[in-house]
Amino acid sequence: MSASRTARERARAELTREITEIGRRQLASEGATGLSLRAIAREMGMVSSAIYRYFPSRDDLLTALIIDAYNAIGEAVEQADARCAEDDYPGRWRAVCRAARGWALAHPHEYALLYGSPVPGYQAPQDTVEPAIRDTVVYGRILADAYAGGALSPPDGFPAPPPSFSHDAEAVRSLMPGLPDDLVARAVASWTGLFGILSFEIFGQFNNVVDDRTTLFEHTIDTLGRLVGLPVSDHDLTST
Amino acid sequence: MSASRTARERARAELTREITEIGRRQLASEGATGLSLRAIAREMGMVSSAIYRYFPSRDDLLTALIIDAYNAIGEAVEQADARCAEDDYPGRWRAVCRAARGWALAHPHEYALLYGSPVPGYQAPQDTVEPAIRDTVVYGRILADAYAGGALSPPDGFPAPPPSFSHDAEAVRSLMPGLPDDLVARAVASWTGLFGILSFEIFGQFNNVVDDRTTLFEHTIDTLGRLVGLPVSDHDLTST
DNA sequence: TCGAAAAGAGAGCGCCGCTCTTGACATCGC
DNA sequence: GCGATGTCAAGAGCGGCGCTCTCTTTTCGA
Repeated sequence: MSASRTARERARAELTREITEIGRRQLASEGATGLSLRAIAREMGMVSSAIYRYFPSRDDLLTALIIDAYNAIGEAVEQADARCAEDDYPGRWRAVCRAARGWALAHPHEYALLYGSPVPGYQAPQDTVEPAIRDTVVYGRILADAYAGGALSPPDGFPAPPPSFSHDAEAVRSLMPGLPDDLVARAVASWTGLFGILSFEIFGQFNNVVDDRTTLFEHTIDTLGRLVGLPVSDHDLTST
Repeated sequence: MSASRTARERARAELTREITEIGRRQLASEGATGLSLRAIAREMGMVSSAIYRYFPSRDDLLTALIIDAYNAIGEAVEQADARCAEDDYPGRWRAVCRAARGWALAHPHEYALLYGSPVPGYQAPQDTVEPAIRDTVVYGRILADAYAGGALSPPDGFPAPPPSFSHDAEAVRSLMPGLPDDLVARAVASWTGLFGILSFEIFGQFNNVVDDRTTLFEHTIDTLGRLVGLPVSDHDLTST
């Protein structure tokens, strides 16, 4: 009978959910190296070997948590973008950056798992690629919308990318249709710059150097947004 | 006698050196989590407890290796800078960026230790701060020299930092004396942007997306250098 | 030369990931 | 209704880890 079969399957799904839940808590409090299948089993009142019925190895559990984390930051970014007026391109960019930072500050260990050192010996399976680019997809859509709306006016005086960049530009352009190579290159610089300053903050590189990290972050993302041609926002002072 | 005393002390220094040497090899091949005192002892033909005569804990060995790594990338950057004509500011910037990337590509696990996820439970002692900023010091000197030489002409159209940034700007300015707040902010954006793109490359974020990472890197550092006002170099095409 | 300090050796504690086997129990075909 | 089949928790155990404690040996300075 499907009823009784689903009874078992539901029990299995519930236990799987509980394992990932406890794993996520361990991850948040101890970091990736503190993730222990034995500790999870202990907390669940199971014997350690029973866990392996649900996750064949520690890496498999880690993969599940990584996918969850990618989806979490992706969703945070998507929702922040969705709350903005569609034609407020600089506002959308700022909202995305702030959402990413907010999530990272709230979940530093998960951020480290996604954008920090790769777990040694761990090879990300194919299932992770789609969740992994959810945030980047949002970013690309903002730029594509802004470009289509004629709202991108990149500052003069920057070098153009060499012709050899055109191949990779074509690949990246699938995320931001329509943008010329020059803007694709600037978009990559902005995006990686965002994660650069974010990683510096999360990973402690600003310790004893920068105190008011919010001010620095806000100004930096405005600068990076301006680099790709987003207009200066109302709240900014104009430059020299 | 100092001769006989140094006999034992030399043995101690030699063993300490050998431990860090093997540790560095483990680090390079396995990453930080693969660093095992027992394995080091095994390779040295010692019993594992004897290692603790030289490093009281695994974290202390890790600290030594981190300091070594900071010094290694710092030295690579310093030497690259020293090979340039002093007044070739964009050349020095590019040399520094390339040296950092070259070192990171050659020592990805060590790079991860410095600029990736912090080792959980590990607190960097005070001894690490001076080696940790060797590369940043070089960067600051280039900008200070360029500014003093009147060679910085930052592009127009970027927002100015808010007044609340001035306090942190003062602290950062100790690395690049003379620069106004606006340029200090751009300098931070450039520097964090450099490590942003570097981390994306080293940590695999470009996998299956960007093939020709050298081209992208070269163009990005030119863009970031331009952002702080370094002149466009000869090899670059001029922009629109 | 002798006593103190330093260093190595060994056993052991409590963790860890992971494997293999065993017995209890539900499910399904006959 | 009842065996055959599949699923699962439990237990024991393997090798590895960081680290500690004790005991012996070596070294070195007064």
